[in-house]
Amino acid sequence: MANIQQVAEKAGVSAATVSRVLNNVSSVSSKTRLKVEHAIKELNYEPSMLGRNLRNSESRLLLVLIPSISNPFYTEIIKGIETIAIANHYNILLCATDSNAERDNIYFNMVKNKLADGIISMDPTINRQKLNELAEKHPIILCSEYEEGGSIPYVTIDHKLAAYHAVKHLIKLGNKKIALINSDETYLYARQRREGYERALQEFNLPIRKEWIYHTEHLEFEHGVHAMRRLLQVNERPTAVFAVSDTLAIGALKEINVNGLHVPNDIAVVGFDKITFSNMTNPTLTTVAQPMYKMGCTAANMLINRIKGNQVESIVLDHELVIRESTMG
Amino acid sequence: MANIQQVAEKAGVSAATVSRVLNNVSSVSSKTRLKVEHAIKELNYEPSMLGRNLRNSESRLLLVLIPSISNPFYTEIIKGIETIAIANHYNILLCATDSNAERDNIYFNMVKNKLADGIISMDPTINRQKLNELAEKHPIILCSEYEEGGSIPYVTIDHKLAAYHAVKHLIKLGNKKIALINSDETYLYARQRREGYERALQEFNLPIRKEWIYHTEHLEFEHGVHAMRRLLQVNERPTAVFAVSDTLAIGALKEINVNGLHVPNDIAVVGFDKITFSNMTNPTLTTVAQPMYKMGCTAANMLINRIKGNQVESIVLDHELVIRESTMG
DNA sequence: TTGAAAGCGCTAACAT
DNA sequence: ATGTTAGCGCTTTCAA
Repeated sequence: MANIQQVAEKAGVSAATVSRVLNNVSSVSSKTRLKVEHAIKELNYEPSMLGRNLRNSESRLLLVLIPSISNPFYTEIIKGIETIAIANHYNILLCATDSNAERDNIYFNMVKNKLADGIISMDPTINRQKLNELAEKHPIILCSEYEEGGSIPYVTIDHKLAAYHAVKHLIKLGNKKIALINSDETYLYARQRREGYERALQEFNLPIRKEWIYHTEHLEFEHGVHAMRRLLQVNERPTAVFAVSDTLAIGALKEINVNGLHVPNDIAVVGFDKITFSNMTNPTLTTVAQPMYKMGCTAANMLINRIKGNQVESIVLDHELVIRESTMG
Repeated sequence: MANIQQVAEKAGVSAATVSRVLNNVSSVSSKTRLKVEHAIKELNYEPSMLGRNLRNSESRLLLVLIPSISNPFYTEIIKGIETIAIANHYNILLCATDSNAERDNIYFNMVKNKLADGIISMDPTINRQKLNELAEKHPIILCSEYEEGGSIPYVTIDHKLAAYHAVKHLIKLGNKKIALINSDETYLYARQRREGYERALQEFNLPIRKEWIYHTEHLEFEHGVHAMRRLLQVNERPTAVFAVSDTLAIGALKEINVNGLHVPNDIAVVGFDKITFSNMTNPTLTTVAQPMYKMGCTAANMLINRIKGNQVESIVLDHELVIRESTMG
């Protein structure tokens, strides 16, 4: 693979001139430009990013941290990030941390090492303290997950309000016994969604009963099945369930079905996230949609701004309740 | 961020010695090593990959090309790739081409540019000619998708045999009218799976009827729904369906359900891929499992070998038929 | 065992 | 408008 020097020699100019042609910068006579372009073609030359990046001390690589690539929730967000990144001549490095602190370290080091210019983190299990330390010296944006009162800029939705809307929808349909399948409340979003659930119940003077609130350790399907199994054993069976993730909701759907009950006639179900599979279920799932693509775009724009040295403000985006068969069969 | 020179000064040694300590190479007296290590800690020094990579003319980045991140089929493969990559001090750059030729170009250029050391491609829609050209000068491995008689090493399963096993399973259950929901036969795997389907039918003297073979343009759920709708309108309704992807099969499941028919009593269904959601459906889906994690590991090992300059051979891995409720309710 | 020096490929400041 | 020069941070000869 030819280098800039060889192109320069072939074109009979200096390396600096070749560089100027490559970067369309300042003054190059059209005659010289032609010579250089010809030499580039001739030698099949491609500039080395390695040299360029070292010189400019940037990598034009953005790190995107997700807990696991198997979670479909992140798909659209990533598309958004990617679109904005590529438009700004950045590439993204998708990193599944699998909630593994060692992995985190590898990726943090990439930033310190100049192998990446910044981070968008969507991992709620990430080491907060290390992230905060890193954020003092390097551009970092939180997406979807964030820290209350933290100093790292974030983009998110109003989880409390979104949960409130979901539960209010169930109430409006006449449900009075509404269960909550929540995840681990060490996560901020889980706490906020419970608050929204409770706010809706209180507003309509409905009881908040402990037996109707179930916490799962993880968001996988099986945990939804298990949660629903328990809820069906409660003395006064709930007539509706709000699950804080679609995968949990789909698990609940399955378990209700297995028990010979009908959704939504016996039990209505609402999920959260509007993952692709949420309209492949039978019945299709009512769910809360986060503007994922937009969230990704926003996060990427914020990060790129940060890299440029600008100050950026956190942003809260709107959500949307998508009503489908699992509540309005 | 400190550089190697500053560490050297602080430790009272040369940059060369610091480099030796960093790379655990050749001879450094333990006394000097201690001094250097102390200085590194003191300055919070992290070596710049940019400098190192330029010098070594490698990036230790592996490109992984997939058609779209939203396809759950790739999840486990990627995990396998990632595991092997990290163990060998490589990072992976996950690239969704969205079957967009411009994207392909960006990624091809990264390799030419030395921003990546090699490519694992899982994109069946990729530009074959350009890929072949690139493969002459750079390490490339095909994973799952490959080219018959091509020169690029690949890892895959025997699609024909796998389809044969799936259909034979349906036949053994007593089905005589077996439909095929296939994807676009421009893809090699689609042609091979049809061949397997036909081989099984022939072996048991069952008719291969055109009306029972439906081709979809894409693999999404909706296309499965549509395909099944058509198959249900055929005069002699099939009693079993083999779909070449789980998403298509799940679509078929849904449509059968909507028409008040029962799976598997009225129609048995087999999918392909064993995606996570294939056991969240109702009934759970019988499907062909590819050893995805292993496939990813294998591909990564092959690529790394290639980068080292070794010759590598293509590999065909075993598949497995996972029997669930959609055929054995 | 260690240091000096060269150079990976590129760009930017300065000079002409 | 173009060339010269220096240097980004690192590793690797070669010499001591």
